[in-house]
Amino acid sequence: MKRQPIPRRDPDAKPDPPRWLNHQEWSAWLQLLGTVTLLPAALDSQLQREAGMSHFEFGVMVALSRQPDRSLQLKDLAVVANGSLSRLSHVISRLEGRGWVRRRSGPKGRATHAVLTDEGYRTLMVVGPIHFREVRRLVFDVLTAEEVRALRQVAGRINSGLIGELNLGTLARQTRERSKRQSS
Amino acid sequence: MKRQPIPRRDPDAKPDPPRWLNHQEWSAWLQLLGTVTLLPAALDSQLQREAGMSHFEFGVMVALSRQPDRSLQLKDLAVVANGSLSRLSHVISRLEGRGWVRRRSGPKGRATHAVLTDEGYRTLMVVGPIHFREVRRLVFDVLTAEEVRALRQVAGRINSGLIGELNLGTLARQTRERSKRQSS
DNA sequence: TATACTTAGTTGAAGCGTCAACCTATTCCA
DNA sequence: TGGAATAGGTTGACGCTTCAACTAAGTATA
Repeated sequence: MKRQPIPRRDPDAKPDPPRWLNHQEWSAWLQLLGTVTLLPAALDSQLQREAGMSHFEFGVMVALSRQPDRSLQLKDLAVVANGSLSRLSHVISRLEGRGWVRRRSGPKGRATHAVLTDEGYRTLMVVGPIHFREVRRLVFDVLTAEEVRALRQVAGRINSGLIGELNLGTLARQTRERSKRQSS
Repeated sequence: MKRQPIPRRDPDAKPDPPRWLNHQEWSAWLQLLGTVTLLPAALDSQLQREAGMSHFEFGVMVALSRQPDRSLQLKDLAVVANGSLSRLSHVISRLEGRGWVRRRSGPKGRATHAVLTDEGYRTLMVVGPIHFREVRRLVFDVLTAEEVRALRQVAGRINSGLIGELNLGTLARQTRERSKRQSS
Protein backbone atom coordinates (compact mmCIF):
# COMPACT_ATOMS: atom_id res chain seq x y z
CA MET A 1 0.00 0.00 0.00
CA LYS A 2 2.63 2.50 -0.97
CA ARG A 3 1.52 3.30 -4.47
CA GLN A 4 -0.85 5.66 -6.24
CA PRO A 5 -4.19 4.88 -7.83
CA ILE A 6 -3.67 6.31 -11.29
CA PRO A 7 -0.09 6.00 -12.56
CA ARG A 8 1.12 2.82 -14.23
CA ARG A 9 3.43 0.40 -12.55
CA ASP A 10 4.58 -3.16 -12.24
CA PRO A 11 2.37 -5.02 -14.75
CA ASP A 12 1.70 -7.99 -12.51
CA ALA A 13 0.59 -5.99 -9.52
CA LYS A 14 -3.05 -5.28 -8.89
CA PRO A 15 -3.87 -1.59 -8.95
CA ASP A 16 -4.13 0.10 -5.60
CA PRO A 17 -7.65 0.75 -4.40
CA PRO A 18 -8.78 4.25 -5.23
CA ARG A 19 -9.10 6.89 -2.56
CA TRP A 20 -12.66 8.10 -2.60
CA LEU A 21 -12.23 10.26 0.47
CA ASN A 22 -9.25 12.25 1.69
CA HIS A 23 -7.37 11.11 4.72
CA GLN A 24 -9.25 13.15 7.31
CA GLU A 25 -12.56 12.13 5.87
CA TRP A 26 -11.65 8.47 5.59
CA SER A 27 -10.58 8.35 9.18
CA ALA A 28 -13.74 10.06 10.37
CA TRP A 29 -15.79 7.82 8.12
CA LEU A 30 -14.35 4.64 9.59
CA GLN A 31 -15.10 5.82 13.10
CA LEU A 32 -18.60 6.90 12.18
CA LEU A 33 -19.28 3.56 10.52
CA GLY A 34 -18.08 1.81 13.63
CA THR A 35 -20.44 3.77 15.81
CA VAL A 36 -23.53 3.48 13.63
CA THR A 37 -22.94 -0.27 13.37
CA LEU A 38 -21.69 -1.21 16.82
CA LEU A 39 -23.76 1.05 19.02
CA PRO A 40 -27.19 -0.13 17.83
CA ALA A 41 -25.95 -3.71 17.98
CA ALA A 42 -24.81 -3.27 21.57
CA LEU A 43 -28.05 -1.59 22.62
CA ASP A 44 -30.20 -4.17 20.89
CA SER A 45 -28.23 -6.98 22.37
CA GLN A 46 -28.49 -5.64 25.89
CA LEU A 47 -32.20 -4.93 25.69
CA GLN A 48 -32.89 -8.29 24.14
CA ARG A 49 -31.02 -10.11 26.85
CA GLU A 50 -32.32 -8.19 29.82
CA ALA A 51 -35.81 -7.28 28.72
CA GLY A 52 -36.68 -9.37 25.68
CA MET A 53 -37.34 -6.33 23.53
CA SER A 54 -35.60 -4.67 20.62
CA HIS A 55 -34.24 -1.17 20.80
CA PHE A 56 -36.81 -0.01 18.31
CA GLU A 57 -39.62 -1.39 20.44
CA PHE A 58 -38.13 0.32 23.45
CA GLY A 59 -37.89 3.60 21.57
CA VAL A 60 -41.52 3.38 20.55
CA MET A 61 -42.59 2.82 24.13
CA VAL A 62 -40.43 5.65 25.41
CA ALA A 63 -41.91 7.99 22.83
CA LEU A 64 -45.42 7.05 23.91
CA SER A 65 -44.56 7.41 27.58
CA ARG A 66 -43.48 10.98 27.03
CA GLN A 67 -46.86 12.06 25.66
CA PRO A 68 -49.37 13.46 28.16
CA ASP A 69 -51.91 10.79 27.22
CA ARG A 70 -49.27 8.18 26.47
CA SER A 71 -50.53 7.93 22.93
CA LEU A 72 -49.49 9.05 19.48
CA GLN A 73 -50.83 8.66 15.98
CA LEU A 74 -48.88 6.02 14.08
CA LYS A 75 -47.76 8.42 11.39
CA ASP A 76 -46.22 10.74 13.98
CA LEU A 77 -44.85 7.91 16.06
CA ALA A 78 -43.07 6.58 13.00
CA VAL A 79 -41.25 9.89 12.58
CA VAL A 80 -40.29 10.14 16.24
CA ALA A 81 -39.04 6.56 16.27
CA ASN A 82 -37.12 6.99 13.01
CA GLY A 83 -38.88 4.12 11.30
CA SER A 84 -41.20 3.45 8.39
CA LEU A 85 -44.94 3.20 8.92
CA SER A 86 -44.82 -0.39 7.80
CA ARG A 87 -42.19 -1.34 10.32
CA LEU A 88 -44.09 0.48 13.02
CA SER A 89 -47.31 -1.30 12.18
CA HIS A 90 -45.63 -4.67 12.55
CA VAL A 91 -44.01 -3.62 15.80
CA ILE A 92 -47.23 -2.29 17.27
CA SER A 93 -48.84 -5.63 16.52
CA ARG A 94 -46.09 -7.43 18.41
CA LEU A 95 -46.31 -5.02 21.34
CA GLU A 96 -50.07 -5.49 21.42
CA GLY A 97 -49.47 -9.21 21.65
CA ARG A 98 -47.43 -8.64 24.78
CA GLY A 99 -50.04 -6.32 26.23
CA TRP A 100 -47.74 -3.31 26.33
CA VAL A 101 -49.52 -1.21 23.72
CA ARG A 102 -53.03 -0.94 22.35
CA ARG A 103 -54.31 0.39 19.05
CA ARG A 104 -57.11 2.90 19.25
CA SER A 105 -58.67 4.20 16.04
CA GLY A 106 -59.04 7.91 16.54
CA PRO A 107 -62.20 9.83 15.82
CA LYS A 108 -60.89 10.98 12.47
CA GLY A 109 -61.65 7.93 10.37
CA ARG A 110 -58.31 6.71 9.07
CA ALA A 111 -56.06 7.75 11.90
CA THR A 112 -54.84 5.06 14.27
CA HIS A 113 -53.29 5.81 17.64
CA ALA A 114 -51.00 3.66 19.67
CA VAL A 115 -51.54 3.80 23.42
CA LEU A 116 -49.09 2.61 26.03
CA THR A 117 -50.93 0.37 28.49
CA ASP A 118 -50.35 0.51 32.23
CA GLU A 119 -48.55 -2.77 31.97
CA GLY A 120 -46.38 -1.32 29.23
CA TYR A 121 -45.66 1.70 31.37
CA ARG A 122 -44.70 -0.43 34.33
CA THR A 123 -42.41 -2.51 32.16
CA LEU A 124 -40.80 0.66 30.89
CA MET A 125 -40.20 1.89 34.42
CA VAL A 126 -38.24 -1.27 35.08
CA VAL A 127 -36.36 -1.42 31.79
CA GLY A 128 -35.68 2.29 31.37
CA PRO A 129 -33.16 2.69 34.18
CA ILE A 130 -31.36 -0.48 33.18
CA HIS A 131 -31.10 0.60 29.60
CA PHE A 132 -30.08 4.18 30.22
CA ARG A 133 -27.44 3.05 32.65
CA GLU A 134 -25.99 1.18 29.69
CA VAL A 135 -26.36 4.21 27.43
CA ARG A 136 -24.55 6.28 29.97
CA ARG A 137 -21.81 3.73 30.29
CA LEU A 138 -21.31 3.36 26.53
CA VAL A 139 -21.74 6.96 25.49
CA PHE A 140 -21.79 9.70 28.08
CA ASP A 141 -19.23 8.29 30.46
CA VAL A 142 -16.60 8.35 27.73
CA LEU A 143 -17.35 11.91 26.59
CA THR A 144 -16.60 15.32 28.09
CA ALA A 145 -19.36 17.92 28.28
CA GLU A 146 -17.75 19.66 25.35
CA GLU A 147 -17.78 16.46 23.32
CA VAL A 148 -21.45 15.91 24.12
CA ARG A 149 -22.12 19.37 22.72
CA ALA A 150 -20.15 18.56 19.60
CA LEU A 151 -21.97 15.26 19.25
CA ARG A 152 -25.34 16.95 19.34
CA GLN A 153 -24.25 19.51 16.80
CA VAL A 154 -22.63 17.14 14.33
CA ALA A 155 -25.34 14.51 14.53
CA GLY A 156 -27.94 17.24 14.23
CA ARG A 157 -26.38 18.54 11.04
CA ILE A 158 -26.21 15.10 9.50
CA ASN A 159 -29.81 14.41 10.45
CA SER A 160 -31.04 17.61 8.84
CA GLY A 161 -29.75 16.33 5.55
CA LEU A 162 -31.24 12.94 6.23
CA ILE A 163 -34.75 14.22 6.80
CA GLY A 164 -36.69 13.70 3.61
CA GLU A 165 -34.68 10.64 2.69
CA LEU A 166 -37.11 8.56 4.67
CA ASN A 167 -39.87 6.49 3.06
CA LEU A 168 -37.89 6.23 -0.11
CA GLY A 169 -39.99 3.33 -1.27
CA THR A 170 -43.09 5.43 -1.13
CA LEU A 171 -41.37 8.40 -2.67
CA ALA A 172 -40.08 6.26 -5.48
CA ARG A 173 -43.58 5.03 -6.21
CA GLN A 174 -45.00 8.51 -6.13
CA THR A 175 -42.34 9.74 -8.48
CA ARG A 176 -42.90 6.85 -10.82
CA GLU A 177 -46.61 7.42 -10.93
CA ARG A 178 -46.17 11.13 -11.31
CA SER A 179 -43.99 10.69 -14.36
CA LYS A 180 -46.33 8.02 -15.73
CA ARG A 181 -49.13 10.49 -15.43
CA GLN A 182 -47.13 13.19 -17.13
CA SER A 183 -46.19 10.96 -20.02
CA SER A 184 -49.75 9.91 -20.77
CA MET B 1 -55.83 1.84 36.31
CA LYS B 2 -54.67 5.37 35.80
CA ARG B 3 -52.39 5.69 38.75
CA GLN B 4 -48.74 5.89 39.34
CA PRO B 5 -46.31 3.22 40.26
CA ILE B 6 -44.23 5.43 42.52
CA PRO B 7 -44.87 9.14 43.11
CA ARG B 8 -48.18 10.52 44.33
CA ARG B 9 -49.81 13.66 42.89
CA ASP B 10 -53.02 14.78 41.28
CA PRO B 11 -54.90 11.48 41.34
CA ASP B 12 -56.20 11.60 37.78
CA ALA B 13 -53.00 12.68 36.12
CA LYS B 14 -50.51 10.22 34.75
CA PRO B 15 -47.07 10.72 36.20
CA ASP B 16 -44.55 12.58 34.15
CA PRO B 17 -42.17 10.29 32.37
CA PRO B 18 -38.93 10.07 34.29
CA ARG B 19 -35.83 11.86 33.09
CA TRP B 20 -33.14 9.30 32.72
CA LEU B 21 -30.72 11.76 31.14
CA ASN B 22 -30.22 15.44 31.76
CA HIS B 23 -31.27 17.93 29.16
CA GLN B 24 -27.96 18.22 27.33
CA GLU B 25 -27.58 14.48 27.23
CA TRP B 26 -31.13 13.84 26.13
CA SER B 27 -30.81 16.25 23.28
CA ALA B 28 -27.53 14.74 22.14
CA TRP B 29 -28.98 11.28 22.56
CA LEU B 30 -31.93 12.01 20.29
CA GLN B 31 -29.64 13.33 17.59
CA LEU B 32 -27.28 10.40 17.91
CA LEU B 33 -30.17 7.95 17.70
CA GLY B 34 -31.38 9.69 14.58
CA THR B 35 -28.01 9.37 12.92
CA VAL B 36 -27.33 5.76 13.84
CA THR B 37 -30.80 4.83 12.59
CA LEU B 38 -31.27 7.04 9.56
CA LEU B 39 -27.79 7.06 8.10
CA PRO B 40 -27.41 3.29 7.68
CA ALA B 41 -30.95 3.15 6.32
CA ALA B 42 -30.16 5.81 3.74
CA LEU B 43 -26.90 4.16 2.70
CA ASP B 44 -28.47 0.72 2.48
CA SER B 45 -31.36 2.04 0.50
CA GLN B 46 -29.16 3.82 -2.01
CA LEU B 47 -26.81 0.89 -2.50
CA GLN B 48 -29.70 -1.52 -2.83
CA ARG B 49 -31.37 0.59 -5.46
CA GLU B 50 -28.33 1.48 -7.51
CA ALA B 51 -26.18 -1.62 -7.10
CA GLY B 52 -28.33 -4.36 -5.65
CA MET B 53 -26.07 -4.81 -2.65
CA SER B 54 -26.31 -4.04 1.04
CA HIS B 55 -24.02 -1.62 2.78
CA PHE B 56 -22.47 -4.45 4.74
CA GLU B 57 -21.67 -6.34 1.55
CA PHE B 58 -20.17 -3.20 0.11
CA GLY B 59 -18.09 -2.68 3.23
CA VAL B 60 -16.77 -6.22 3.04
CA MET B 61 -15.73 -5.76 -0.56
CA VAL B 62 -14.09 -2.41 0.15
CA ALA B 63 -12.13 -3.95 3.00
CA LEU B 64 -10.91 -6.73 0.73
CA SER B 65 -10.01 -4.30 -2.03
CA ARG B 66 -7.74 -2.41 0.31
CA GLN B 67 -5.57 -5.42 1.04
CA PRO B 68 -2.50 -5.92 -1.15
CA ASP B 69 -3.71 -9.37 -2.19
CA ARG B 70 -7.38 -8.42 -1.97
CA SER B 71 -7.95 -11.09 0.61
CA LEU B 72 -8.46 -11.37 4.33
CA GLN B 73 -9.08 -14.13 6.79
CA LEU B 74 -12.73 -14.25 7.79
CA LYS B 75 -12.04 -13.68 11.44
CA ASP B 76 -10.16 -10.45 10.65
CA LEU B 77 -12.60 -9.39 7.99
CA ALA B 78 -15.41 -9.70 10.51
CA VAL B 79 -13.67 -7.22 12.80
CA VAL B 80 -12.92 -4.75 10.03
CA ALA B 81 -16.49 -4.94 8.77
CA ASN B 82 -17.97 -4.61 12.27
CA GLY B 83 -19.95 -7.81 11.99
CA SER B 84 -20.17 -11.23 13.55
CA LEU B 85 -18.43 -14.20 12.02
CA SER B 86 -21.77 -15.85 11.42
CA ARG B 87 -23.14 -12.88 9.56
CA LEU B 88 -19.96 -12.65 7.54
CA SER B 89 -20.09 -16.33 6.62
CA HIS B 90 -23.61 -15.94 5.25
CA VAL B 91 -22.65 -12.81 3.37
CA ILE B 92 -19.56 -14.37 1.83
CA SER B 93 -21.74 -17.19 0.58
CA ARG B 94 -24.05 -14.72 -1.11
CA LEU B 95 -21.16 -12.78 -2.61
CA GLU B 96 -19.69 -16.02 -3.89
CA GLY B 97 -23.00 -16.72 -5.56
CA ARG B 98 -22.67 -13.46 -7.45
CA GLY B 99 -19.09 -14.20 -8.37
CA TRP B 100 -17.70 -11.19 -6.52
CA VAL B 101 -15.79 -13.06 -3.84
CA ARG B 102 -14.23 -16.52 -3.49
CA ARG B 103 -13.39 -18.54 -0.42
CA ARG B 104 -9.89 -19.91 -0.19
CA SER B 105 -8.91 -22.15 2.69
CA GLY B 106 -5.52 -20.99 3.81
CA PRO B 107 -2.58 -23.27 4.42
CA LYS B 108 -3.20 -23.25 8.15
CA GLY B 109 -5.92 -25.86 8.38
CA ARG B 110 -8.88 -24.05 9.85
CA ALA B 111 -8.37 -20.58 8.50
CA THR B 112 -10.56 -19.46 5.60
CA HIS B 113 -9.78 -16.43 3.47
CA ALA B 114 -12.15 -14.38 1.39
CA VAL B 115 -10.73 -13.15 -1.91
CA LEU B 116 -12.20 -10.38 -4.02
CA THR B 117 -12.48 -11.62 -7.62
CA ASP B 118 -11.64 -9.45 -10.60
CA GLU B 119 -15.32 -9.21 -11.34
CA GLY B 120 -15.92 -8.09 -7.78
CA TYR B 121 -13.19 -5.53 -8.10
CA ARG B 122 -14.63 -4.18 -11.33
CA THR B 123 -18.06 -3.94 -9.74
CA LEU B 124 -16.56 -2.06 -6.83
CA MET B 125 -14.89 0.40 -9.17
CA VAL B 126 -18.29 1.23 -10.60
CA VAL B 127 -20.23 1.30 -7.35
CA GLY B 128 -17.59 2.98 -5.18
CA PRO B 129 -17.73 6.43 -6.73
CA ILE B 130 -21.51 6.39 -6.78
CA HIS B 131 -21.71 5.42 -3.14
CA PHE B 132 -19.08 7.79 -1.85
CA ARG B 133 -20.66 10.65 -3.74
CA GLU B 134 -23.71 9.91 -1.62
CA VAL B 135 -21.62 9.67 1.55
CA ARG B 136 -20.11 13.02 0.75
CA ARG B 137 -23.50 14.55 0.10
CA LEU B 138 -25.04 13.19 3.30
CA VAL B 139 -22.12 13.64 5.66
CA PHE B 140 -19.13 15.66 4.61
CA ASP B 141 -20.91 18.34 2.63
CA VAL B 142 -22.88 19.36 5.71
CA LEU B 143 -19.86 19.47 8.04
CA THR B 144 -17.00 21.93 8.44
CA ALA B 145 -13.44 20.62 8.67
CA GLU B 146 -13.59 21.28 12.39
CA GLU B 147 -16.76 19.26 12.72
CA VAL B 148 -15.21 16.39 10.81
CA ARG B 149 -12.39 16.42 13.32
CA ALA B 150 -14.87 16.40 16.19
CA LEU B 151 -16.80 13.60 14.56
CA ARG B 152 -13.74 11.44 14.31
CA GLN B 153 -12.82 12.11 17.91
CA VAL B 154 -16.24 11.56 19.43
CA ALA B 155 -17.05 8.47 17.39
CA GLY B 156 -13.60 7.13 18.14
CA ARG B 157 -14.12 7.50 21.87
CA ILE B 158 -17.48 5.77 21.72
CA ASN B 159 -16.03 2.96 19.65
CA SER B 160 -13.22 2.34 22.09
CA GLY B 161 -15.78 1.52 24.72
CA LEU B 162 -17.71 -0.59 22.26
CA ILE B 163 -14.77 -2.83 21.39
CA GLY B 164 -15.12 -5.99 23.36
CA GLU B 165 -18.89 -5.78 23.38
CA LEU B 166 -18.92 -7.70 20.13
CA ASN B 167 -19.77 -11.40 19.92
CA LEU B 168 -21.81 -11.17 23.07
CA GLY B 169 -23.51 -14.43 22.26
CA THR B 170 -20.23 -16.23 22.27
CA LEU B 171 -19.05 -14.42 25.36
CA ALA B 172 -22.23 -15.29 27.16
CA ARG B 173 -21.76 -18.96 26.35
CA GLN B 174 -18.16 -18.90 27.46
CA THR B 175 -19.09 -17.25 30.71
CA ARG B 176 -21.87 -19.71 31.30
CA GLU B 177 -19.62 -22.68 30.71
CA ARG B 178 -16.88 -21.20 32.79
CA SER B 179 -19.17 -20.78 35.77
CA LYS B 180 -20.66 -24.23 35.19
CA ARG B 181 -17.18 -25.63 35.32
CA GLN B 182 -16.38 -23.70 38.48
CA SER B 183 -19.52 -24.82 40.23
CA SER B 184 -18.92 -28.50 39.55
C1' DT C 1 -0.17 -39.77 23.94
C1' DA C 2 -4.68 -39.04 25.73
C1' DT C 3 -7.89 -35.44 27.37
C1' DA C 4 -9.88 -31.18 27.81
C1' DC C 5 -10.30 -26.61 26.06
C1' DT C 6 -10.24 -22.99 22.73
C1' DT C 7 -10.59 -20.99 18.19
C1' DA C 8 -12.41 -20.60 13.35
C1' DG C 9 -15.98 -21.38 10.73
C1' DT C 10 -20.54 -23.29 9.07
C1' DT C 11 -25.36 -24.15 9.18
C1' DG C 12 -30.55 -24.01 9.92
C1' DA C 13 -34.30 -22.06 12.24
C1' DA C 14 -36.62 -18.19 13.94
C1' DG C 15 -37.53 -13.37 14.09
C1' DC C 16 -37.38 -8.86 12.13
C1' DG C 17 -37.42 -5.18 8.31
C1' DT C 18 -38.29 -3.88 3.60
C1' DC C 19 -40.84 -3.76 -0.23
C1' DA C 20 -44.82 -3.90 -3.02
C1' DA C 21 -49.57 -4.45 -3.19
C1' DC C 22 -53.59 -3.37 -1.32
C1' DC C 23 -57.60 -1.04 1.16
C1' DT C 24 -60.15 2.79 2.54
C1' DA C 25 -60.81 7.65 4.13
C1' DT C 26 -60.02 12.28 2.77
C1' DT C 27 -58.94 16.02 -0.15
C1' DC C 28 -58.61 18.29 -4.43
C1' DC C 29 -60.63 20.27 -8.38
C1' DA C 30 -63.61 20.89 -12.31
C1' DT D 1 -71.38 16.25 -7.22
C1' DG D 2 -68.23 13.11 -9.32
C1' DG D 3 -63.89 11.50 -10.09
C1' DA D 4 -58.93 11.33 -9.48
C1' DA D 5 -55.20 11.80 -6.44
C1' DT D 6 -53.29 11.42 -1.94
C1' DA D 7 -52.59 10.08 2.88
C1' DG D 8 -52.75 6.68 6.59
C1' DG D 9 -52.43 2.17 7.53
C1' DT D 10 -52.21 -3.03 6.96
C1' DT D 11 -50.53 -7.26 5.19
C1' DG D 12 -47.65 -11.15 3.24
C1' DA D 13 -43.61 -12.63 1.06
C1' DC D 14 -38.89 -12.46 0.82
C1' DG D 15 -34.24 -11.60 2.37
C1' DC D 16 -31.08 -10.73 6.01
C1' DT D 17 -29.29 -11.15 10.94
C1' DT D 18 -29.07 -13.46 15.13
C1' DC D 19 -28.74 -17.24 17.89
C1' DA D 20 -27.59 -21.75 19.16
C1' DA D 21 -25.77 -25.95 17.89
C1' DC D 22 -22.38 -28.14 15.60
C1' DT D 23 -17.81 -29.61 13.29
C1' DA D 24 -13.16 -29.71 13.12
C1' DA D 25 -8.49 -27.98 13.86
C1' DG D 26 -5.19 -26.39 16.97
C1' DT D 27 -3.44 -25.86 21.78
C1' DA D 28 -2.64 -26.85 26.53
C1' DT D 29 -2.39 -30.11 30.20
C1' DA D 30 -1.18 -34.26 32.39
